[in-house]
Amino acid sequence: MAEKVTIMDVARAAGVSRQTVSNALNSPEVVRDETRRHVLEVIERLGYRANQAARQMRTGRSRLIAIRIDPGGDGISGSVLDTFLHGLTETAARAGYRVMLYTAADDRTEIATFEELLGSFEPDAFVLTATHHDDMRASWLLERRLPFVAFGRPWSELPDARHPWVDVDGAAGTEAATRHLLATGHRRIGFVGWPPGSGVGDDRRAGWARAIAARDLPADALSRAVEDGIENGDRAARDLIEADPGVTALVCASDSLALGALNAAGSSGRPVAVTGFDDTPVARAVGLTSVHQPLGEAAAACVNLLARALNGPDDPGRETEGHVLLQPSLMVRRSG
Amino acid sequence: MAEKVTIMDVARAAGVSRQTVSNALNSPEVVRDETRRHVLEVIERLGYRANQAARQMRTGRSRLIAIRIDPGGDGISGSVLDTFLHGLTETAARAGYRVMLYTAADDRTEIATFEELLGSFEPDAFVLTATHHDDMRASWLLERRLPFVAFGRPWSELPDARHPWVDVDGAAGTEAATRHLLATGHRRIGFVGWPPGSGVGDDRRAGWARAIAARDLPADALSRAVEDGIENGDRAARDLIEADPGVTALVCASDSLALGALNAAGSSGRPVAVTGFDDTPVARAVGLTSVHQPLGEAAAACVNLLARALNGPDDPGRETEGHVLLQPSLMVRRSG
DNA sequence: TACGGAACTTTGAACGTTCAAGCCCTAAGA
DNA sequence: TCTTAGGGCTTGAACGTTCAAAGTTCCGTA
Repeated sequence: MAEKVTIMDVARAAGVSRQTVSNALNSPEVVRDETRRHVLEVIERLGYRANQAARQMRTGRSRLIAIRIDPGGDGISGSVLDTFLHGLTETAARAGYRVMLYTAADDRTEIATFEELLGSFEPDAFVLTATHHDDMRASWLLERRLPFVAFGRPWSELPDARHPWVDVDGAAGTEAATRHLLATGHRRIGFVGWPPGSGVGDDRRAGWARAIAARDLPADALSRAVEDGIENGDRAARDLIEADPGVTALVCASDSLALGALNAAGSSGRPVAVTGFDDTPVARAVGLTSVHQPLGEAAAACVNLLARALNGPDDPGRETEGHVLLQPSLMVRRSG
Repeated sequence: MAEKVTIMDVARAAGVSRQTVSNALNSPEVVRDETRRHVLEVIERLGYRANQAARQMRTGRSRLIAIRIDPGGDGISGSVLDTFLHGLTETAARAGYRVMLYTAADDRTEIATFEELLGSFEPDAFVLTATHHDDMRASWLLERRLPFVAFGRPWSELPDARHPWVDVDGAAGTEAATRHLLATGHRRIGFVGWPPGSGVGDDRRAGWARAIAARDLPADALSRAVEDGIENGDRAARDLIEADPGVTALVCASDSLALGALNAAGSSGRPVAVTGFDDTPVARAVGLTSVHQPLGEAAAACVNLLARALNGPDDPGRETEGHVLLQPSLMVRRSG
């Protein structure tokens, strides 16, 4: 049982008052240099740390950032969130914040969790992941003027989509992959993506289309849309390869699809290059060229935006509304 | 800004005192049925939730469980912790606890983080992962009688290894895999594992050895020990296959090794069955037979043990010392 | 009718911190 | 010398909850 060291213990040991100890830590400029040094030394010596609960009671700030954790294991790209989480935890800690997890099945239950958490642990901010069209969560938080960042753009034209966000430029990723294939000599390059309607998916398809269009190459009939998954990727790729004997490469919207596509390519009897998206361990394992997202940077950007919103409401009139769009990088491997 | 509802608001609205509201929630048996119902109804109506910081101040309990999050993305089995985390968050929530994350590079910095957290957020318990021989963390926590569970056995003979833990029976997993191969007709079955010294690795090798010995089959010279990784798995498997023309199957200590082994098998010119460990998305993707760990159950078991230690120090003399050893299951796929 | 006691409820205090206001001392200006 | 200003530090109060102790009500029994 670590004997608790309170601010009073420090005050007594240093021969000053509670408040001076508090000031030495929180408002150094208000304390005489000599006093401050002495107090800090005593703090160090006694191993004092401000009790977070007491501080929260008084200041109303919990220094907690809440984020949802998804099942993860099911999909191949489960580890994407994992890496992001690690980065978030690390950068948040540097800024004096801790990350708290919660689970939720859908937007509705997630909002219910917001209410629950705000009533009990009072997190200072939320990080939203997997943003989508008409995201109820964002509007709910905006309405209540609660601080949050979305990892993922607001995929909606609604004017209330004015909130801080961080995202990776998916279109740039698929465009880079396509360009790489073009540079390697491929001319008929197909795309295996998700059904239209999902912001992320449409974005990734757009990058491919852009690169193709820039070279005045044919795109129509070279695009397929299926739900994510290896099987689906396999089928869609098989279909594409059979339908058009000229296809020599496939850009895929995810590593799952790409894995299926790799398989289809392998049994097609002709060489077909394949690229994926997310640079998951699977991709590394099987030598799949894939688009890598700078997840650590993304997490750091989230923390920065949050810190700005939390510490500097210097100008309460103007909404803190920054956003960051990061560039992915292509990891070239055997597959393409 | 959600107008804060405090216990006093509820008390006033219900026409009772603070304490009665508190009791209605925390010690229902002490409040008259009618009063309790009425109070609970008012609580519901006003949407009251006990402020966690205030509660913590008084009770000294934070309802927080802290766990380390690892980089994850690097290894193939990164998503193992991810899935475990999700389960932990979910079960913990049901028991009224929240999961807080931290990062640490090694045992020393992790212990420093313990100190930091215990001084500020005061988590009620820790969950240790990746336990190993002479785990400083466990002994540090034990010395201070701080509640914790390890996900992973105490791999040490030290008498202070007396703490709650949850683990998956790795030996049973590799044994099941080996038996399955034996049942399929294989007789010379090799093992590709890690260098001796790691508890987990030795355990997994032991399972294979047990199954082989039970049939009086030869084992010597059929075992290889290398660091984890696809390349290493490939090399070790290649070596085994070449060294012994009779080998027709390989049991591996991880999906990474197995993936390498699969590759080696493919280019060996003869059919060699391969099994992995962890049932990662990669395994599913490439049709690798693998040992599946019940991570959700493991997480639930951790929460159970913690809840017992936290809520029922009914018998402070006897250390709460339960442990749970879960059985993995073999996911049979094309590879074996 | 009064009394004992069980059942239920209320009241004061405390957890550790920071805000707001106050006090003390020194130095500068009148 | 007296006043004022302000830097530096201290003190009282409050955040919202639960513990501990004290109070109230009600009922059965003497």
